[in-house]
Amino acid sequence: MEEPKTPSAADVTPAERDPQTRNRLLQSAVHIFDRKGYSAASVREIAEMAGVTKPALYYHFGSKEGLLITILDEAAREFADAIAKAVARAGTARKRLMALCDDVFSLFEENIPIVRVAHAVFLGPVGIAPAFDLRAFERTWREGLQAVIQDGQASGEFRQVPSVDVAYALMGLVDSCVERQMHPGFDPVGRDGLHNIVNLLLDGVAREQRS
Amino acid sequence: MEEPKTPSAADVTPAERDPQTRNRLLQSAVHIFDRKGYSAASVREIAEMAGVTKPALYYHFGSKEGLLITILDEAAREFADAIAKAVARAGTARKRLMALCDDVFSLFEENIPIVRVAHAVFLGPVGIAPAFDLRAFERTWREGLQAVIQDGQASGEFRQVPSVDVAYALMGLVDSCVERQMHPGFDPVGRDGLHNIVNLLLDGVAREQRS
DNA sequence: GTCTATAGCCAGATAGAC
DNA sequence: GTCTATCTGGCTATAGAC
Repeated sequence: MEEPKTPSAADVTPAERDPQTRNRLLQSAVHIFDRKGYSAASVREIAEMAGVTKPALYYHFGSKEGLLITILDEAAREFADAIAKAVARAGTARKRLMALCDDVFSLFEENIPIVRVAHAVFLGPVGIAPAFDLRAFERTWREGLQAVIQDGQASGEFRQVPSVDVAYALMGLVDSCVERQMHPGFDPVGRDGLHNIVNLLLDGVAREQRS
Repeated sequence: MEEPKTPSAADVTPAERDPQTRNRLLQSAVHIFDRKGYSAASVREIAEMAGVTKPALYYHFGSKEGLLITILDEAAREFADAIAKAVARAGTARKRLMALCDDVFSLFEENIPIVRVAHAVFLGPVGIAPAFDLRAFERTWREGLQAVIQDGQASGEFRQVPSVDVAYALMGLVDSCVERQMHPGFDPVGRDGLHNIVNLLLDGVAREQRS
């Protein structure tokens, strides 16, 4: 529903001249939610960091919770897309599995603040989480892993163990590496550490496989 | 510094008659910190649930943060003790490793609310965590695992891989099972699931060990 | 769409009686 | 040790001008 006349710098509205107000608010909010936690973060501080005032925030997002949900929702969608793409790869099942773990690790590593916010919300009070679906992302990831695992079993590369167990194990391993990367108190294991640990799961620790 | 006279019901002070005020406050606080998160929890609500008033809380703990630190501190000590005990076991390295993971899983499972509070604080804002040391617990656990792993390597039961990698992997696996148990949104894997997954790490997924 | 100004509420913490 | 009563301040959210 745009006006048909040729646009010129003189007659665009302020909103069109600065469509970044919304984005700046989102960025500031992620940063402050991350550092102080959702409840302890104040909308005053978020608006201040974005260089606007509180009513601008309420105009765009309706409430503090609306702001959080917008952040989580957009992130969940982007992550699910990224994982769906990461599943399609060529090579041996082992290589594909490693690449998938690697991609997810990178995805998290490049988005640490928002991952921390999502994590905190998911572990936190129950009132907010239902409004958005982190499990969709979890399902995408698990199904991607299982697909590759089952390919490896069909080709005889992997043993015939329940693929869901392997998927859970890998998710746990990647998650724990990400958590070490995210939190300053831990010694990070990094991508190499993840590599070693995933290989460990594939090759096993015991000298001889049991039964 | 106790008085030498024989104690009788008549001359104990109110504090000695009801030493439970402090404990009730601790219990209520864990419950409310868990459900609402530390910041969103109010001292009014905690005191109310404990059946006392706010000044009683401030008398015992000095501040809301003091209350949280007391909770985390006592929990960290108890957990470290429990893990230290769980390390000493008999049997094959495999059995001992499994038993250790099992014990830690049970320890967490039986203390879900406080584990969630500790987890949230540790992943949450940076301002509070330094006052107490969750890493001491982490170190105890890792060293316990490594001790058993190295025993298994010395006896030839395990392959010669870096024990710290195996320890990190096991910690990640147990943690992820605990998280699934803790949070309502996940399908819990339970103790059997943990068993399967740990065995998977020991035996490996690949049909043939690489290189 | 963005502002100034303010309403209305509830938080953490304390004074002082008992 | 525990209470009643209260202080002080920041919080979310909105009204209304521009």
